[in-house]
Amino acid sequence: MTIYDIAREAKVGIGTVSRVLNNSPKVTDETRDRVVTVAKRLNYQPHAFAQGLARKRSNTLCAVIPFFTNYFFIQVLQGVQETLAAVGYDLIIHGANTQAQLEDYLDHSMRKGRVDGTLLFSLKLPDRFAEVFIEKKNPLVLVDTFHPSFDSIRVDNTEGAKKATEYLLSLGYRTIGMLNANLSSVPAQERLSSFKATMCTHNVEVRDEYIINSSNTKNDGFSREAGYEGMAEFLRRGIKLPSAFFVSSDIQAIGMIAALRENNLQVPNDIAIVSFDDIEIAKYFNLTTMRQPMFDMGELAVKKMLERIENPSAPISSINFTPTLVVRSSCGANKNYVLNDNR
Amino acid sequence: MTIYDIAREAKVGIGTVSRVLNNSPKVTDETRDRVVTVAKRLNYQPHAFAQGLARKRSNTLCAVIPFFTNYFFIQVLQGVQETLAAVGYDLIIHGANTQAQLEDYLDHSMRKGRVDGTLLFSLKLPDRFAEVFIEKKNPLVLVDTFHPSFDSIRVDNTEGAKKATEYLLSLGYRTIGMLNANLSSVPAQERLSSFKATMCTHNVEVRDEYIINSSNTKNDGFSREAGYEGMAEFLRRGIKLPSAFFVSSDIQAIGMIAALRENNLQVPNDIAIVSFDDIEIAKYFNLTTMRQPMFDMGELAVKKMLERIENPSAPISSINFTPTLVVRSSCGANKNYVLNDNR
DNA sequence: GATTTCTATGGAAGGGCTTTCAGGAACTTA
DNA sequence: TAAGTTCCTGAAAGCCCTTCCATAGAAATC
Repeated sequence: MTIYDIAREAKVGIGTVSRVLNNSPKVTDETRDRVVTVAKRLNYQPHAFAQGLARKRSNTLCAVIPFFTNYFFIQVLQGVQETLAAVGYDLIIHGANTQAQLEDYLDHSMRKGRVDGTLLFSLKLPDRFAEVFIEKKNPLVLVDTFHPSFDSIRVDNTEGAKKATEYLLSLGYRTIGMLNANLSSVPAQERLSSFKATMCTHNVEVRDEYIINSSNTKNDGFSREAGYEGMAEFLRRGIKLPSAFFVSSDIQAIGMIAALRENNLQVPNDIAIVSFDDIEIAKYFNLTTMRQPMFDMGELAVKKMLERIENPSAPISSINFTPTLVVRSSCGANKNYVLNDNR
Repeated sequence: MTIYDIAREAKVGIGTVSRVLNNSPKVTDETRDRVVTVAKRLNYQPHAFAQGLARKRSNTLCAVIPFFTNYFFIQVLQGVQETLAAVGYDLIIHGANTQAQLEDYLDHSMRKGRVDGTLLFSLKLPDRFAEVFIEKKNPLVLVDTFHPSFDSIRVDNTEGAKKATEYLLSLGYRTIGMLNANLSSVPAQERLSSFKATMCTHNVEVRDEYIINSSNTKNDGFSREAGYEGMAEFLRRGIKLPSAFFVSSDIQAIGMIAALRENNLQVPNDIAIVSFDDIEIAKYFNLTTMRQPMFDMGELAVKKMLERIENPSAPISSINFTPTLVVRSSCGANKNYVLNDNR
């Protein structure tokens, strides 16, 4: 079932068939009708690869994400997928859990012609590939990561951490700790710095023993396990608990709550928590948290990409989303809610 | 950068280049070396579409899933993605939230040559498309759904619901309700029938007012909202609570718990719950639940698909996974028996 | 009515690969 | 030494499109 079949049946040339199928204006209505009718009757579908080969366009994007299990990415991906579906693009998803896997992917699988562009999530783009992307004019949009040569969509971690910290301060908490992810991650670094800076600005002491940087490397420490272990280990040390914690992600906060509960400590009565992300399950735990507009980020990433494909020489843009505070009851501010406990 | 460039540089023909790159045995070692060296130097990557066009093979699979946000699918997809990555296949993900969207996708996007096969999740395959798939010999593997003409991987809902119900009975519960998803969903139907049958087998009365079928259509009622609303509505009716509930999914159970808590009811003290799925967050809520091996199902789906591609005329297989009971504390069972999987 | 302009059309070229096919070189065999 | 094998190799054909180019016929111009 090819355009040749249609051409024969409709008694026209293949060029005309192609023009009709691509809505070229230079076709008589009469001819157009004949072709359309035959195409419909034969239930013709163009061969995507042949089109891709001829057009040098695939109508496909690739999303490279770390940690397929991470709710943050799932929610961003949802935005990506829905936006893409609306414009008839396909989405290829590629998992790259480590920097090495990313390089491997970029080396081997980023095959020319396969995709019109790549969305890279949260992973640092190695410099040697940056050059390749630029040289080959392969569109690249970065989400939750940065490189001066490419469009990027980011969350303002500094501002988010600042808001979170100031919220705790505004509630009167003065001994505040931070349960952080692995410091190898850039967002973890930024959130920590901003937390310290904000505390400093407000003349509140930051105590080193209240800073827990996860040593767990799974998901860069953005995991329930990391939160659980971080808090369990902290409690084992027997230090007096701070009155509140800023936690670098909801999922860690959930692990942390489990550890606290095992020690008969309640949130927010014994300790207040403000975390980061607002993943879907955050509300099940009544977490007060800094919301990242994940769906919107995915949507915007696609839009940026499509613009970039249309206009490769447009100036590079970098968009920052500022997280917004979502107040639930984990800081004790809203007494109407009872914190969801596990039982 | 094409095989022509390599051919020129290596002073061989394009056929030889192709043979080398495809590890054909009929090439001298000396020639092979020359070609490989040049290919490496030029950092050659074959053009996927040209290969696809010539080979009539895309090394790409498409997964059509409903409800991108559903944890069940996320976890199955993870199995799919990892298995696929290991064999160098790409994965295209397509969301189809409704039967109509599915038909739309099948009509338009299922373009010949684009993918080597399709994995269809949980959606009912319309008969008219079944014929098309068969006629075009387009490999199709069904996951969590069924059609006699295609390979399928399913969960034995009947057996799962039976085990769950019997577990509640074994703990001595005698007034047992069921909080079910939307009856338009086949799994919901199967789980309900089996629940009733099992109760009947054990001579325990099934009371109609204890059967809650969600009217919420989002995710076919497999959602937190559905669980919350179902229980809230039930409580509003003021009927005496049964001692236990079988719930058709973890996510509903989580919503149900929230509704109970708002009425100062505790799980398992006031009411016991056994649910279905064992999604990742089930353990955060200490849910006793029927585990579906989601990752394994994804993995197996891919394996089946690859087999089918290899051997299109192999007999059709249908594999049933039987859910296994995971005991946590939501049924109030002996605490020693509780899995300590908090970490 | 003759010439020019325009428009719709058919078909070739080209995109980059695989695979078939035919032929040349090296090697056997009689 | 001639004929038959075997093996490797180069190039053409084919995969299915899009797009360019040339042309025929219609329309417009003088």
